Amino acid sequence: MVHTRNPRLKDVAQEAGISIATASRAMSGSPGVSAQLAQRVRQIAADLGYVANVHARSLAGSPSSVVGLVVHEIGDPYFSEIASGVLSVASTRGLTVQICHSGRDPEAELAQVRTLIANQVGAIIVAGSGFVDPAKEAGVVQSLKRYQEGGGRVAVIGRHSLRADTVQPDNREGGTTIAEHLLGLGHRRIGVVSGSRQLTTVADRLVGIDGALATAGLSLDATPLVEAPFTREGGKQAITELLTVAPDVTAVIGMNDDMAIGVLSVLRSRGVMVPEQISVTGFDDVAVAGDLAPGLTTIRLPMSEMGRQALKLALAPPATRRRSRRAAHELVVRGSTAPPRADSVLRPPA
Amino acid sequence: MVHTRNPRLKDVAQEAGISIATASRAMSGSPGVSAQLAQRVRQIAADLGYVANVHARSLAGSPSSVVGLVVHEIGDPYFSEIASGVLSVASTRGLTVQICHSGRDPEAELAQVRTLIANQVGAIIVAGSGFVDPAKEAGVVQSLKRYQEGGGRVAVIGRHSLRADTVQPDNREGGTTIAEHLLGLGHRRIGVVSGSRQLTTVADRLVGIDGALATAGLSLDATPLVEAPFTREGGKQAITELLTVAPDVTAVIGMNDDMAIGVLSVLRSRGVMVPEQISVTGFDDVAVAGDLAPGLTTIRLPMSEMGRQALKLALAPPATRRRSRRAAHELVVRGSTAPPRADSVLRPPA
DNA sequence: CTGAAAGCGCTTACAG
DNA sequence: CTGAAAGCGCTTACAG
Repeated sequence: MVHTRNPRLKDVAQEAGISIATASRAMSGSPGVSAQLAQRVRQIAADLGYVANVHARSLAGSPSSVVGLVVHEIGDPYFSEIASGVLSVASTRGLTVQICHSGRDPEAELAQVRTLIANQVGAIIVAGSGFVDPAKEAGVVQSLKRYQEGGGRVAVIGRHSLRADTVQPDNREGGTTIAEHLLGLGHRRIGVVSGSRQLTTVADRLVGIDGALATAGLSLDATPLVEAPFTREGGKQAITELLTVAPDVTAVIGMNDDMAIGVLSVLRSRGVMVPEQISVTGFDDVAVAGDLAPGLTTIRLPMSEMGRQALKLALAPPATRRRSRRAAHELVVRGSTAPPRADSVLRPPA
Repeated sequence: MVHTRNPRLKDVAQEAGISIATASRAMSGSPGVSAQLAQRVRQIAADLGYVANVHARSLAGSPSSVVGLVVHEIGDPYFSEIASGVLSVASTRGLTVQICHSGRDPEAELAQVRTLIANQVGAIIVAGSGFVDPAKEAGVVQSLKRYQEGGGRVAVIGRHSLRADTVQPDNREGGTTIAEHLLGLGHRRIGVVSGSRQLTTVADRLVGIDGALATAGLSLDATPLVEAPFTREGGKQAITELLTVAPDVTAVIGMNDDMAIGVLSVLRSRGVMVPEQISVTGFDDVAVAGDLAPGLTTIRLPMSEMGRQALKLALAPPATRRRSRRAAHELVVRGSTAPPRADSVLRPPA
């Protein structure tokens, strides 16, 4: 069998009758090579199908062309949309993306970040909620700090305690908006189907909700809230429990669309009419939210754009101070919310 | 600022009072080092936070620890679920995954595969439909062939013309099953909302549908079919056109869930009752299919498992002949299908 | 069982 | 503008 090895820089140089040093400069566009020669070398390389070995390259000190992306779970639409944004700008810049799962587990997250660093990626993007308890993030904070001191670039999406350029989704403001929407509709007895309050995303959204509630003379403390995994399945569990604990709610806030979809599913199977008997809201506006029946009223976050922004920040020359891009939210009203029924409103709490 | 460089193998060796050759052997578990020494060296490495530089490693000839995954679009649930499966087995094996988009474009796909090869990944997984026209795949076929001759491992999901280990979803059989389901319900006037027939996935599913139709004395040729992009948006376009062309259909087969979701969305906004007036089916069973209202009757394909299988094939020692794993389908009946209304059945074709 | 040395394929001061 | 040479951090025959 003819073994066709990939061509090396040496082959290109030989073909062009020059040294590999010159060939290298010609390929990378470094100064010190006549434009004409450079052009000819590139042509030869192309003809030979030459592609530089990234490992040799980065060993020799070239900036890495791969960026690492840490997500909780790529199967979750929130993250796959972020990933899609990251991939799209990566490909326009000739970059390659390494994706890994943290599974919302601080230890796993740390392990993944370390692997990325060991792989000498040029930039790291960490997406997804952080943890309220700073101790859980100490490891990553530390690793990322070292990495940055060594010239690595970092951008995070929706994290507070990681010192890096940040894309900050409007979690708090969105929480306020969604609660105000329900309050404006006349709801007073609102239930919350929540992910773990240990997650900063959840905590932030709750703060926003609390603010709106307070303005209306209510409070989050007095609001029935059930915690469960921050997933569709968690939404099902939580609503099931909420219905027992607080059967009189006229509206349910899901802390993300996934949970809200779980809520809708349980409500439907129990024959509870949405929004006639209970209004339901989500958060994120994943692609499918508008195609549910009823459509899900939710807070839109520009996930794909957030991914794009994050990579752009990571790729921009490092600034002396941390940059922050706010990802604005938008209330999307669909069929899942309506004013409470008159009898609901008047019915005294159980 | 104290510059804390990552430790090198040299540092570990020094700390242990041995040569780097021995340290290297100890770390990799190569024979020729006493178990005791190896143990001690690993401990020291761990204490120092040493992680081998993958670039140096692979330059020196070590097998690569990164695998490349090519998908059409990571934001599409079909692919994000496959990716999730790939990532999960990768992480248990200490592997890292590079994901890239082909965008259902042969040229882009080729460029991505080339980049992966240039990055010296140890294995490449290509997911997503191929093209009926072999000319469009010639480039990838060629690149992958060379790559494999050089020791690279390849596994594909749902591709025919790529010579490699394959995970083959039941596209044809699933097509037959879904058509039989509708036929069994009594439907005779069935419409198809289809992605491009240039895509092998679409072509395969249609062959299966055709078979079932033929058995029932019908034929695909006589069946109203509209082609559009293989996406939710495409589904909306196609059903809109289908309704004009063939307003008398009692059932619509969406060639994947995404298209079917688009179909349901348009039907709902037009006030067409599903399944009372028109039954609708999908294909894939993405996570959300069960949570729609009505739930989508569809063919379940084990996407995440397919991703897992593909990576396992790629990681297994190469066989002399291509291996193939069939990914079995399963009919999932939900609320979106029902027998046609009596008047529909009796109504003569327009 | 262990070490000295070559080599993987690049890039980049350092000299012309 | 161009080349010879060192060096990036490993692994692996090759000798002990």
